[in-house]
Amino acid sequence: MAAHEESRCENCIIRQLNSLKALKKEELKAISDSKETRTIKKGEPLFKEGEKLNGVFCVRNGVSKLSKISDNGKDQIVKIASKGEVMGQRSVIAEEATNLSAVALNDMEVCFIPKTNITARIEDNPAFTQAILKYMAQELKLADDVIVNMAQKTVNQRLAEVLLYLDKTFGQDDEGYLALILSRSDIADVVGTATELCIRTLAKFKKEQLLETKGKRIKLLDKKGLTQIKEGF
Amino acid sequence: MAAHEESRCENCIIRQLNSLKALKKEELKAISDSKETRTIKKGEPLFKEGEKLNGVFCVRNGVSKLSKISDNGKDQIVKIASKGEVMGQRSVIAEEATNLSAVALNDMEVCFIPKTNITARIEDNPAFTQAILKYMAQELKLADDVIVNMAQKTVNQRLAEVLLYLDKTFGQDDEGYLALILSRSDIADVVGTATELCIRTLAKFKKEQLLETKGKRIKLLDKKGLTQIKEGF
DNA sequence: CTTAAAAGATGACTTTTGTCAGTTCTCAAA
DNA sequence: TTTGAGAACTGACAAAAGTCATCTTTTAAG
Repeated sequence: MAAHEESRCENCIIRQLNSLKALKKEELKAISDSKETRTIKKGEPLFKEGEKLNGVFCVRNGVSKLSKISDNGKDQIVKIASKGEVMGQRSVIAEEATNLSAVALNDMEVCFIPKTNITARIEDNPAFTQAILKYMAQELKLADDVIVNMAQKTVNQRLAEVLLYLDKTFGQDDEGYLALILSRSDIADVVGTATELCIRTLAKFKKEQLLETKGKRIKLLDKKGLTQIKEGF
Repeated sequence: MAAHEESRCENCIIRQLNSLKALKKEELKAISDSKETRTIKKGEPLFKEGEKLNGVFCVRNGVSKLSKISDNGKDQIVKIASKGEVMGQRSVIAEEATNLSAVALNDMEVCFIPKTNITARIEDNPAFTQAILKYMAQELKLADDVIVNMAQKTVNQRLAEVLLYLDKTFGQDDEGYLALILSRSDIADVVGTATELCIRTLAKFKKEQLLETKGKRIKLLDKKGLTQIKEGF
């Protein structure tokens, strides 16, 4: 049965996309046998800030936001994870409680892989460890970019950047609207600003013919213009 | 001779402080034989954004800032590296050009270790690889905190945090002033704000008896008060 | 010791961002 | 179809941050 085939890690498409591809057949089989598939409904949490994770989550379907509450009580979305991405590996590797909360942005299907299956492979499969290491080095580099953006760019610039990112990463639906629909409040939490300012800035972009909205859906009309704004013109 | 002894990696104190401690005697010997000691004067660069690094830098003495220029042309200091820290490993591991510039904040002594000596150890010493991996997972977590701070906290809060960080990390001189002396402009670049606002905020803190200044030197008087500001009161 | 250059400091002003209070829109459950 | 809760939106105002011009102090080179 196709469904049965797909439910085994050896055949999961996710394997193509990340460090898991450095694993051998037997290793994948062990993971497959111990893993647990879960469905999470839109709005439900996968885990919360401060929890000790005893495994990682591999996204099969759907999208999740990873966020953190600042001392000021505001939520900041640090990452949006979708198909093929692994959540919680940092926490498992560093052997510390997670610093992020994960909440489903739409209905999700994830595989939960117990941490022993990860740590054991890190112990005995150098290729796997190296793949993760390389991945993390790149993530760290990206994190620097985000820090600089947050510190130095205006809300205008950051919003333009987020819109272009959503377009590039999740694409458009058949009518040309951004395929990943976020609430204004979530967009504001990615940009790092107040919901009202986010809405106002979207309205301004609309007036400037850079985009079009229909309810909460957004269609980018002038990506070149948005890119210029992002870069500070 | 003591100097000769210390110049060998096997005996270098730095080894105690980071992933290098996972290396075996022979491996350290190989590094020791290939490494090159350099002195860099205050204000001079170690490397520049976009350069391809063919090795890592290990700080023996002095302090360096790691910064990145944003699209807007402003410099953002992302990290301050001092004794025992290794610079450039991300770039070497990810096999990409570095995204940061490193400039000495005072006279420095660093060891340059050619990248083959790092990559070879990553290939054949799992304990070393795992140590770096764990270190990076922690760095990544810290990076999230910085992102949230930059996005959600005010300049007041961030400046208070930076001052406390400098105090905690570099300590004080015999008169009680922060031992690491940064220009107002560098402080502003760490905080992520304009130099003028940084100076003004320092003046405000001074008026509130939170600190004292003498030229560019700063003495923290009320760390509790600064901690409260940092947390948003 | 002098002195030019750099860094620090301050005032006046503009722009950006945040906040609060309210109105309108949307969509799904009754 | 109604309706009500939550999200989107708007206006008015306040606070935070950035900018420009100018002046003063510090520092280091000669």
